Parts: sequence; structure tokens; C-alpha cells
Amino acid sequence: MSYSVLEALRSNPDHVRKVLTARRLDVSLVDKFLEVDARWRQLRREVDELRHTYNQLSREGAKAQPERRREIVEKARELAARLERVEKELEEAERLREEVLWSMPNLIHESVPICPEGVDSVPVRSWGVVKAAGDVAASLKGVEYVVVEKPPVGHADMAEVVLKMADTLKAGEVAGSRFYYLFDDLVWLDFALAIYALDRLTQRGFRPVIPPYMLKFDVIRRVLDFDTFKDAIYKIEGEDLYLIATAEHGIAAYLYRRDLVEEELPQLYVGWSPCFRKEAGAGNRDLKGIFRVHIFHKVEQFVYSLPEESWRWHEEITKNTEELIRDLGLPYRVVNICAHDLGAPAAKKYDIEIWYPAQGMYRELASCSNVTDWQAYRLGIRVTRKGMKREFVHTLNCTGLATTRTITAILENFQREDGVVEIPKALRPYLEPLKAAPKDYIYPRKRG
RNA sequence: GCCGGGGUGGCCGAGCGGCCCAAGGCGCGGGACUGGAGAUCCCGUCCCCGUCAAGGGGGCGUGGGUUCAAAUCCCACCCCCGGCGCCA
Repeated sequence: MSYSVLEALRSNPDHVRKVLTARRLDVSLVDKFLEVDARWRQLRREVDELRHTYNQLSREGAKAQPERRREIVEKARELAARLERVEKELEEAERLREEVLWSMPNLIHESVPICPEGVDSVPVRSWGVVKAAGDVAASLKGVEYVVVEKPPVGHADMAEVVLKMADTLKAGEVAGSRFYYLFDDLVWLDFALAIYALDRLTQRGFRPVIPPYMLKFDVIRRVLDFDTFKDAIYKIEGEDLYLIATAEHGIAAYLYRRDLVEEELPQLYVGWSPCFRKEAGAGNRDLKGIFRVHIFHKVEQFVYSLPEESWRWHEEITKNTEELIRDLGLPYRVVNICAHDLGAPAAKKYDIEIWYPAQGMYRELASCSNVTDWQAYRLGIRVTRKGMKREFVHTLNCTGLATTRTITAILENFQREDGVVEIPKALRPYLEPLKAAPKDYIYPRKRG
């Protein structure tokens, strides 16, 4: 068919080498592929030819008289043995070819920056006024800020010490590090943020969905790359099931092996799910609090689009999330991820980063990728165009709101000196119907 | 989890060891006919190799096996439907 990476490899290998260089990956992968591809095609032909003569024999045998048939059976036996050997070779070549092809990252869009050592992303735009302590403020450029005397309390201490609505110590004892208990107002906040995001996005035509939280190996291997798999994914002991690391995985799998017609696209989904991540590559980073944890909740946008429309959708879904964050009043910036830092599936990726005044830095809250046909190829999701042509669809994903992490941003950005946290106005309508939920402010709990 | 029924091309559906390199229908695409549409008639409509050729190969839920030969027989697994059990 027309998988863009395969096409590029065969018709323009130099371009693929450039992509690999930009991604800081091994360029020799291209020649490796061309080699295994050529061998596979060669063997494919040999096998087809052998089978042809074999089939002819077999058909002849069906009609032959008993005596002639014995002869044919004899010949067929010999041929079969030879076929088996070549078929084994073909099988091996095919396995190898797929392995190399599957290890290929996506091509990259021309607007993706190629960056020097130490630079992972390029700011595109920013919004909001950040609170910065003196020395931090000096380092900020192109961002509006107000200078504050001292940085506010970090989200972890806010949640656990000041508000007393989280317990990561007990969670650590019973489940391990990077787990948490959340209580009281923070629970309501998590739900309200989810419903806020779902409500806004469904108004824009996205279909709400709760996907399966686990997928079979054969499916999950098609929606993500090896690095994600080994660093992020939990396996269920004794079952062929893996916990999803994001709703994206479950939603992408929804159209597994589907053939669509043009009129069925685009398809917009907004999913909610818990996300399970091993955080194996994270080391000791962000061990405190609930910033980087094994389980969290997230609302996710997912788009299946026609190939020629995916770049427009990429901007669109990024703006959707910006708007959600802006209306909460959280200062953010959008960065364009450098080629070397893109995951294999993404042809381009924007991260949306929130300002964390206690940390004095922007931290990732959302991530929006155009995966083009990388996932669709692996999942076999195609669209039949007018005139009978068939192509792979494009898929895109973009965080709506990572609700658990959004809580940490709210705790740092909206806390007052007295330890009270102001609830963003946009969120209040979603807390209103809940009797026990806080409405305007979150007050520290009197007794732990 | 147990017992029973079932999974055939986009959909419906025949076939149940060689006459099937899967009938027929619907849908879809192209053409003929028409002033145009409909009806009718022809051709095409799973995947792969090949120059979108000639030609060839594979494919009947998935993976193994029996056989010179498997959609068809055997085994395992997956999924769907019905019944029982269990459960928020």
C-alpha cells in the first residue's frame, strides 16, 4: 500500500537518512532495511515460483489416472521438501524485514526544529503572567512576569502538609513510591477537572469515550514504540494483557483493522482513563508528591483524519488544550519539540508547559502529536478514497487535561499566603452540583 | 468458570477432503445504452510480488498438525451468541 516510511525508504533513502540524523539515530538502519527488503523480495519470488510448479503438479494429480498419479505424488514429495527449506528462509527474511521496518521512526515535518546539544524544545508562544522569585525572573525572556519575594510552597507540601489532603508516605508503605492517597477536596478537584475538559471538548464535536484500560500484546505493540513499551507499560501477570499508559492507546486500537470510507473521517474522540506508567526511565526525578506517579487520570483528545487534513488538526487540538488551560488561568507556554527528542511515532510534537512558581520553571502538562500514518500502518486503519485508491489514515493525539498533574499546577499557582487555594473560576460550575465539594476555595483541613 | 451453538471477501451467504486458484446476491467503482436519471447489460471490487503490465502466489477467526492434496479432518487458543454459575 502506501506507508509513507516504506515509500520514502524505497524511493528516497537519502531523505530517510536525514531524518534519522536529525533524530540522532543510527543512519545505517536505512541500508539495513534496503538489504533485508531486497532479500525478502527475492525470496518471495522464489517461493512463488516453486509453489507455482507445485500447484500445477497437484492439479494434474487430481485428474490423473492411478499409475500416473503415483509418479506425480512422488515428484510432489520431493518438491515439497525443497519448498519447505526456501519457505523457512522467506519467513526469516520477512520477520527481519518487519523488525527493521517497525524499528523505523516516523518521518518528520519540515517545521520540526533540529537542535544543538542541550536544547530539547523551542518555545513557540506563551500566555499568562508568571510568578517568579528574583533570580528566576532575571532568566526569563519573552515572558510576562511579576516578581515575588519568595517562591510559594511546592505542590507536594501543599497537598500533604498544608492542606493535609494527600498521603504519599502511607501509599509508599502499602504500594511503593510514586503512589498516593488523595482525599477530600483534591478528589473533587480531580473529577471536576475531568468533567470540565470532557464538557468543553464534547461541545467541539469530540465523542466522549472510556476505553479498555488493558490491551492484548498484539494490539499494544502496534500503538506504541519500543521505548515507551519498555519504560512505561505494566503487564498483567499470567495474562496476555497490558495496562494502557494513556487513553490514546485504547482509542487508537478502536479502529484496529478497519477500512473506512472518506465520509467517515474525521473521527474525533475525547477519552478519559486512568494511565498506568512504570516510569522506569525516570530514576529519582520528581519523586515527591503526585507530579510523576504510576497511576493518574487524564482526558485525551484523539483524531483520526484524512492525510491531507492532519496538519490542520494538529494545530486545532493543540489550541483546544491551550484554551482549557488558559481558562483555568494557568500561565503556560507552547514548545515545539526538537527532532532528537520526538518519540518514534510522532512526526511533530507540541508540549504545553505550565509555570510552576515553586519550582521556578515550566513543566509539561500536555503533549500533542501528529503521528501521521505511523500508527495507522501498524494497526491497519485505512480509508478508501474516491476512485478506489486506499491510504492509511492519519492519527493524532493530544492531552486534554492530565487532571492529576493539573492539581499540582493549581496548588502552586493559586495558593495564598495563608495556605488557602483559590479554585479557578472556570472550574466552579463543575463543583457546584456536588454537595460536599469545595466551591470557591480549598481550605486546609483542620485535623489530619 | 462450565455446557451448547457459531466465526467464509465491505455486508449477506453457499460450500463441509481434489470438479473451490471460494458459488450467488447486495453494496461500491468503471463502461455500454439514455437528452438525463432509472431499469438492463458488460467489466472490476481481500492481501502480496511484479512497471497500478503479462503473469504468479497467499487467503475461509488465529496458530499448529494429518494428507501428494484442507474452507472442508484433528488439536490448541481467541472472539461472538445462548444457558448456568459468580460478581460491583
